[in-house]
Amino acid sequence: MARDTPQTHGEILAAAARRFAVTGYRGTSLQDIAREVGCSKAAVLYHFASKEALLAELLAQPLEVLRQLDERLAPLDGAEAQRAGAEGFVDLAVRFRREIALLRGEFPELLAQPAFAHVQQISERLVDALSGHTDRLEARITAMVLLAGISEACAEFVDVPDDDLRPALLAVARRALAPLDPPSTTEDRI
Amino acid sequence: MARDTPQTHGEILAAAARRFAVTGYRGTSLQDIAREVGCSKAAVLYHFASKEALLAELLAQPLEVLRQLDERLAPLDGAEAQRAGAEGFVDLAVRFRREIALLRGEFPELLAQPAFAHVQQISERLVDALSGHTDRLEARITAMVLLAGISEACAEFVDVPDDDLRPALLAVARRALAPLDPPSTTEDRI
DNA sequence: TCAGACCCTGACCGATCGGTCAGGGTGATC
DNA sequence: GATCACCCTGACCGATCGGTCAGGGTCTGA
Repeated sequence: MARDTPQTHGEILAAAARRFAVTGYRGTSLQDIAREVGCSKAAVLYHFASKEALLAELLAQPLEVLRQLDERLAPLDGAEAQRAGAEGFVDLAVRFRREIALLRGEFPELLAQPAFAHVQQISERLVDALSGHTDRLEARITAMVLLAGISEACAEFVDVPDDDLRPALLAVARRALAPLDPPSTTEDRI
Repeated sequence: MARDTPQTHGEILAAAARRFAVTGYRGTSLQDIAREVGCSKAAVLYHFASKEALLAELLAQPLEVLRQLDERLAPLDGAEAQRAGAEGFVDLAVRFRREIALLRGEFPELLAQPAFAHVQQISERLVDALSGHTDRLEARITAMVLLAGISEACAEFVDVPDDDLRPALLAVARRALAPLDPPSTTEDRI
C-alpha cells in the first residue's frame, strides 16, 4: 500500500496545471503534459485513469473550498449573504486563480456533465447570495458581473501578489453592491 | 460577379454561430456545422476557406465595432474616458453577446495569433480607458473586473431583452467606477 | 447544342487525439 | 536466486479532426 506514488504523480499534476492554464483543457494533449514532465504519455495514463480524471483531481481542492463556502452562505440572508459571499468568493478566486479560470473559461458543457452537476447548483446559489437573495434582475446581473469579473481578473493578474489583489477585488465588489446593500429602495430606475 | 452566394453562405454562418455559442470553437467540428445546415462538410469548406476563416467572418462585425469604439476613446481622458468606455463597451457587449463570449471564453491563444494581434492591443487600451488612464493597480483591476464581468453577464443572460440588460450593466459599471471617477484621493487604502 | 461558371458531393488524406496493451526494468522480500 | 509488486515504455488502436480532390449536377448565355 503505502502512498500511491512517490513524486511523478505530483509532477504530472503540476505540469497539467501549467499547460491547462496556458492552452486550456481541450487545447492541451496528454502528449503535451508528458513532454513537460519528461515521461511517456502512457506514464501519465498510468497515474491517472483518464484525462478527465486528471482534471478532476486538479479541481478537487478548489471545488471542496467552494462547497464549504456554499455551506457557510446557506443560513445567511440579504446584505449579510452579499458581504460573506463576496468576501468568500474573492478569497477563493485569489487562492485558486488558475483552476477557477480553467473552470470558468472552458466548460459550459463540461460543467453540464452529471459529474459536475453540483458545481452548477453551487454557482447558482452563489449568484443568489451575491444578489442578496432577490429576484430583481438588476441584482442578479450585478452578481454575475462580479463573479465572472473577479474570476477573470484573478486569472489575468496572475503575477500580482495575493495581498494586493484581494483588497482591490473586495473594494470593487463593495462598490458594485453598495446601493443594493442598504435597502434604499428610492432608486429603482437607472 | 454579382453576389458571392445566394443563401447557403449565410446559413452556414448562422449555424456556426449557434454551434460555437453552445460547444465553443474548438468543441465544434465542421461536420457539426454541416449537419446543422444540412449539407456536406465539403460544402462548408467550399464557402469558407477554412474553419478559421469562418470564425474571422463571424467576428468581423463586432471587431469592427470594437475598433470604432477604440477610435472614439483615443482622444478622451480621465473620467470622460471611463464613462465613454463603459457605455461603449456595454452597448457592444449587449449587441454582440455571442461573439464576445466566444472571443473571451476560448482564445487566450487564438487572440495571441498575429491575425488577431490588434484585438489584444485594443483590449489593453480599453482597460486603460476604463481605469481612467491611471497606472494604479486598483483602477486596472476594477476595469478588468468590469470588462470581463459585462462580457460574461451578456453571454449568460442571453434571453434578457437588450433594453433591460443595458441599463443594468451601465448601473453596475457606474457604481464600480464611482469612487474613482471624482479624484477624491482621500482613500488610498481599502 | 455546347461551354463554362457555379454549387455541391463522397471518397479520401495525413495528423492527432485519448486510450490500451504486452512487456521490460528495478528494488524489496522471502 | 526466485518472486512479485510497482513504475514505466513503445507500439499500437479506432475515432475524429481540418482539409483536399475529382467529378457530377444545374443553370445561363451564346
